[in-house]
Amino acid sequence: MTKKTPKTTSKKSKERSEPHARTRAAHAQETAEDYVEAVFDTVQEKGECRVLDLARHFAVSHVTVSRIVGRLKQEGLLETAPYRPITLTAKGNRLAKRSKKRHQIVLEFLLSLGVDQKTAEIDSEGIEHHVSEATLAAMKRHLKTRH
Amino acid sequence: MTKKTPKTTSKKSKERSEPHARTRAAHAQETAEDYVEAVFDTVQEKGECRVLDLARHFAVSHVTVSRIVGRLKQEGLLETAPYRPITLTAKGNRLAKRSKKRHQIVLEFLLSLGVDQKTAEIDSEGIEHHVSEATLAAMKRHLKTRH
DNA sequence: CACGCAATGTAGCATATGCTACGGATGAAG
DNA sequence: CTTCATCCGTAGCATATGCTACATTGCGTG
Repeated sequence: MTKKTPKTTSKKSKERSEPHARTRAAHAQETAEDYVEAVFDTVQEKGECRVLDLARHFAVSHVTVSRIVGRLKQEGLLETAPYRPITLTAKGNRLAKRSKKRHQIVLEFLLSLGVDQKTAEIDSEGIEHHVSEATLAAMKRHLKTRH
Repeated sequence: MTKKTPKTTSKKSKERSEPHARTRAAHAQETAEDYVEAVFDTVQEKGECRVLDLARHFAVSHVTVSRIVGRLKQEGLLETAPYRPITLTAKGNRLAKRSKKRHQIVLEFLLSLGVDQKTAEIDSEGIEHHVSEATLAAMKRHLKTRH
């Protein structure tokens, strides 16, 4: 899942372009985090999580969800069987908790900046996947000193 | 370029899932912003911007750059001819300046939080595309009051 | 217990982004 | 003006994410 084999240009140019490279490489991981978070929340709220629950949550078709769920199952994050609910593996659960925590910190941080609730919720969704540990720590510090 | 024709599920479910829907819908725009910014900077630094400059900058192959440049040209953001340098249209220039300004604010904001330079540069790349006007304004406020 | 609707899966297509391999264009150097 | 390294375009493939249309499963109901 990591890479293939070759690589001609990029290794040498890492210095200059590491930020962008990282940004792009993270997309699959972002999807994984969004999905395990959603499964976690849905199970908490409704007792079980179905393909259609996720389809509604992400506003995509059930087909898209199905395929992604299949991939995440192969990655060991989810468990499911045909026509059965979706559950998190231990690994998926760990990722979900980590993601939710990070999400929560970003959300609270935006709120502490004075951003309105709705905007903060929207922006935190987009931002959470791009916040490094160092920046997250800085946000935590800010939350502590301002409270 | 906006959409095709159909749309069954998403319109109705916007209420619940607007944050996610927005996040996903923005990817093409993010690429556009990254590219016009890079063209702008490269022209400033080197006098002209070539496909290979962008390929090195983003650490992707020249093929990927070529295709994206073609798309952005069709969108009226860039101008170029085969084997010729890439330039920004007026529209592209406006977008570049807006993006750079936003980028700059996010970067300065992260630095003001105490995030180190290198991390701030990396994170601001990822974050800038997910920051709403409201949040950007909050960051500006923060920068003013803390300085 | 058969039936039908809702949920899910499958087939097949589109777009966006990656790549390698190969071939054509440009321009500098001889 | 030829030559050649470098740049760039095209062909063709892969993956990730979207979709519609159609097939199938499961389960509640009559």
